[in-house]
Amino acid sequence: MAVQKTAEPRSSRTAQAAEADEAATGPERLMAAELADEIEFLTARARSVGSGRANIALKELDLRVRSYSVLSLACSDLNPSQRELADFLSLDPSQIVALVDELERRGAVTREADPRDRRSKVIAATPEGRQLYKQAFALVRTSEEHSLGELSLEERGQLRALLRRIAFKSAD
Amino acid sequence: MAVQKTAEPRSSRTAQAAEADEAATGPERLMAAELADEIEFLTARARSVGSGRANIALKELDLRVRSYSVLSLACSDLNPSQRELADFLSLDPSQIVALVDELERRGAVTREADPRDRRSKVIAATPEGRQLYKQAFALVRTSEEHSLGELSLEERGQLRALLRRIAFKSAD
DNA sequence: CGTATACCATTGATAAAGTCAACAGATTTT
DNA sequence: AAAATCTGTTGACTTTATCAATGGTATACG
Repeated sequence: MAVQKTAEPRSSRTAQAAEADEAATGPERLMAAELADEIEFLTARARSVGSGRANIALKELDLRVRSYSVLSLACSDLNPSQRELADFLSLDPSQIVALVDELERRGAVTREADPRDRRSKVIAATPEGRQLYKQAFALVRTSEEHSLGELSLEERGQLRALLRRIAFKSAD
Repeated sequence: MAVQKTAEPRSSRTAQAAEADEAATGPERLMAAELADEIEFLTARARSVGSGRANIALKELDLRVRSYSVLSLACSDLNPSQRELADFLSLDPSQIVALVDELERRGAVTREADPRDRRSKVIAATPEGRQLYKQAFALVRTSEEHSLGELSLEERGQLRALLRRIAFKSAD
């Protein structure tokens, strides 16, 4: 269950030597290991390759998956507060501060005082932010398509439903 | 698609105020957002809560998910090299060095020279390492059970199969 | 053969992400 | 109104991630 790396592994796989020796040294010989059956390991690896690809794709907009997520929620017309963003994205509030700082500096989002609770600040997207999100979404879309390419629409629906249940378990 | 945090969010959710105002301020109000439908976001969040819990559980053995993963593969009798570990776990080779260093220092694994290729080193578990893995596996098991609790065995099978396909796409 | 090229483990530098404690201002509780 | 709690923020500090460079091996190939 490790799998944290977020960028593309620079694997090469030139070596087809030592393959006819006694065990097929395939690229993923270790899939036979017990670990490869653990759902949480597979989840970790899936997200690693996925967000790795997405980060590369987003680089041309000078965004990362994290800032994209914040921007996306800011564009959602749900008027999220920073605390809500932190909870939803499983990030520390202080990390949200940095992310919003940068998006705000770029003119993509604004911090607006919440009339109901002057402690909290709701994050809203500017027109420029929405325009940026549009482009970013397209890139992420393509990247995701690349990652999920083999899955049918139905399978994607299944996967989404299953993941939602483990990603948003109410109390525990 | 952010969701990197690996430890337990210290959420509180006392506030049931402002709920009868105009929008139900539920814990996960933002699930209505577009982002919440993205499989890669859900994957990221699922792994975040999962590995967060697992890390807490493993703390009593002074292990983390990363070192557990290495230990697990070392116990697999597949004699993985460090390079294979890096590829499989999506970690940089230099990170593997550090992980193996620590496990070796604890006497859980050993680096053995590969007779076929003296560049690479095969990681093998010691008896103590296997003993440690046994305990760790039990902890991870419980933790995972906690995370996947709502899913039936059949659903877990589906999820595993789907994840495997996106986690191990051959070439791209 | 011998030399160029690629590979593995390792080190070290640097950037990014995660964790935690503390604080000011605002709100809720009692 | 005092105590307790919450929100965003800052700052310190640890862990991960990324990347370049190196010494010892191995492979390719002329």
